Amino acid sequence: MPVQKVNDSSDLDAKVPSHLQRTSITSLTITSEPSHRCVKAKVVHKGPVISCAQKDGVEMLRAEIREEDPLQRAAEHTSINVIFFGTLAKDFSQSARQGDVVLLADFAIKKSPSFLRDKLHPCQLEMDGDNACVYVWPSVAPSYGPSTSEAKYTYVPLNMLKPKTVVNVYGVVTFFKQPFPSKGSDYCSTLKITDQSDVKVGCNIFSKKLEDHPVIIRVGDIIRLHRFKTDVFRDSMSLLNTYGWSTVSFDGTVDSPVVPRTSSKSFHFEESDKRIVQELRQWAANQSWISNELTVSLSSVQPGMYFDLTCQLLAKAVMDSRCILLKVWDGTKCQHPLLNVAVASDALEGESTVPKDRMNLTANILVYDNHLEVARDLKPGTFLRFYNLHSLLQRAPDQLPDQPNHLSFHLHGGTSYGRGLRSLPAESPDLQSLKSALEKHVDLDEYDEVNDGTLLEIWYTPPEAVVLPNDEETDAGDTGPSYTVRTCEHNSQRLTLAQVKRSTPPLSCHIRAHVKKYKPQQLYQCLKLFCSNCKTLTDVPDDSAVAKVFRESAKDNQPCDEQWAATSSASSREPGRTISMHISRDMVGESTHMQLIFVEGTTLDEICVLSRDYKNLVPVRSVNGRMTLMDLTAPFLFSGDKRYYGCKRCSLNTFQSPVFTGVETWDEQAIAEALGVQLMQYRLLIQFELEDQTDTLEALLWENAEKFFHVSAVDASGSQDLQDKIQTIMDTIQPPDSSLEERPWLDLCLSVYAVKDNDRNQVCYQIDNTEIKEE
DNA sequence: GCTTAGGATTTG
Repeated sequence: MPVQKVNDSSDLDAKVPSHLQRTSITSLTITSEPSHRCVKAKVVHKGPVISCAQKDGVEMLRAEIREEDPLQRAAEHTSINVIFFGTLAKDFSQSARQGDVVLLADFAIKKSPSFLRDKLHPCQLEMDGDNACVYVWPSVAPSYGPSTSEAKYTYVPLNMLKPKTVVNVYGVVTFFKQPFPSKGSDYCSTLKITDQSDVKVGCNIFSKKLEDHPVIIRVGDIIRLHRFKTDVFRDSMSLLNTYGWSTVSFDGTVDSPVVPRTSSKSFHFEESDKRIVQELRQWAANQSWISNELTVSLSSVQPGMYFDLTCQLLAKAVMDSRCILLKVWDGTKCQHPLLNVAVASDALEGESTVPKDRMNLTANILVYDNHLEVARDLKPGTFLRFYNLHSLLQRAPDQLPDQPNHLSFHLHGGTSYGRGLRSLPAESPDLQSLKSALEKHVDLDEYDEVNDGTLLEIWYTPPEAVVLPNDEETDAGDTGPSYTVRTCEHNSQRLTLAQVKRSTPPLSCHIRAHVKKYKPQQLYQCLKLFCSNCKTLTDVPDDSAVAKVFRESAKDNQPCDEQWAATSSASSREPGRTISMHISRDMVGESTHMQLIFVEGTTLDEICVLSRDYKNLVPVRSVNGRMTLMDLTAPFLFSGDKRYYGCKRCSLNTFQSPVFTGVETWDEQAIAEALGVQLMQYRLLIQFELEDQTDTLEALLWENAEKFFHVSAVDASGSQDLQDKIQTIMDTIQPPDSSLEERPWLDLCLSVYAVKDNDRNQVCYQIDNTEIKEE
């Protein structure tokens, strides 16, 4: 453990092994015997860890330490450079910082190569190997995190730069070139930066490694340069990276998050950096050279322009040794017809662009010469920015003389005007608007691309080899008649299920799929009760539950006696149970008087028998002599074949004084209102597991279910025939025990929508605007 | 311990 921390100064002295002799820095000479000596001093400068090319990439760190013994204040050479090597350099970098007191032991004493320049000390100390050790007494309480463990950097305003000094600066980028190969051994980045002093300073960065170059995306980005050397070139100051250099860049948008862009894994960044970035952003926003920046999209590009384009790579093809074709889009439609550069499909890497070509969305960009190196490595799907892209009108090969010329794009060779291209980092702010523009076209689907791909292949096949596809040879896999027909009027593109799953709701689309499974398997369970008021959805109670309510209600009943009702009673076969029928006195004498009868004391079976002869029967029970509705688990109304239920949650208890006047025809709705019952609707609900070649997906048949089956849910509730009809349809579209091939295709219109479920957005699918074909 | 570039439209 070569670097150790101690708690105080005396601790530091106690750590000195007894064989070591404390030596003052001023007294060190090149001939001093280094062994058994140690020095104690304060760190006044700590450099970064750098990798030394001359020493096989070994890591090095330079620090300057100063002896602060008051007695020696007037003495010369109280400071000395210390070079740490290898792991010691890294350890020291992490453990010590400016202001700490350190004790160094077992160093080597070497001639200082910088003495003439820095006048510090004729010697320097070199800390290397296993013996050398360092004790550190932190100057203040230890702190945590990288932001405070290093010396604070000072930044020089750009108008204060002095020639031949090494500085740290901040600036707003006013011009830049993406890194390009220099004539020497490195890549070169060229930038011009400015700051609140309004002085513009040119800057060149040389590095063999592309990833070490700063990520500059647009004019207005902010860059921080550490350890850059100043010099005068053509009467103005310029900056060049020097040993231990680093750069960090930031987006320049006011109020956007301050996110450092760097390839470095560890770098110094603190609150003050954030403030500097925000101040520069604010200042730059009011400068004309930045506020005049305009964004050009494919929809706004004009012929002859040089402009920057943010886009996504769709496909690429090598044209020749000096030219690559990049097919891109930005989701906007060009006002001018876009030139399509025809490439054989086997030479094209990436998706077919045919559907997008057709909508004039694909820009064909020819990339030349020095830009090939970047273009070659790009993968389709990558988000890109082109700089100084040239748009020009060109005559298409097959173009008739009176047709308009087509717009083509060239990224010419060279780097003038910052010409170049780069892939965009994921957090780039341009990306959000680009992605949302692209998402507007999710309906340009693979289905079309499959077919268009087939067309393309045919296009490139010599005429004699063209074979018209017949049924056997067509293996798109989704042909054949559909058992359903879409009734929607919109003209959405057809998507595969995989595409549907990738899409962003809300969306309406068309699909072609089989039904792999469905729920409920017991189809009568697909009949549901739905309260349109509180949206409660429940199963229709089964007969045993309803019969139980009737039995309980009829137990020990005494016929109720209501002023508003005329009653007739009869004994049942069971002792102690009286069956009573009541009608409203209001209705006596009206034509409607037999339309609504209240029945008390029956079993479920008995009221079913009675309902053959009477139109509307409301089962009631007696509670302390007063007529009361039954528990709403049971139907509140028997009407012919149908039973109607009330919502337990929403029904009001207004039965005490029912009003039966002014109604011409008693239907379930009128009766529910008179009784203060919230009528529940019958609905059909089935969950399909849909399947195509790409994926499976669970979709509900709900709002559209009655239209789908051509069956009314309420009618089905009272009709075995209609229930059988639903069963037959289901057996057709999903024959029991069928294989995939035996299941027919369904053309479906599908709604994709988001539902909040426990505060999480869940995507749901519902079959819409689709009906079964009836022969 | 210091070459490269140091902005300034291809001509396909």
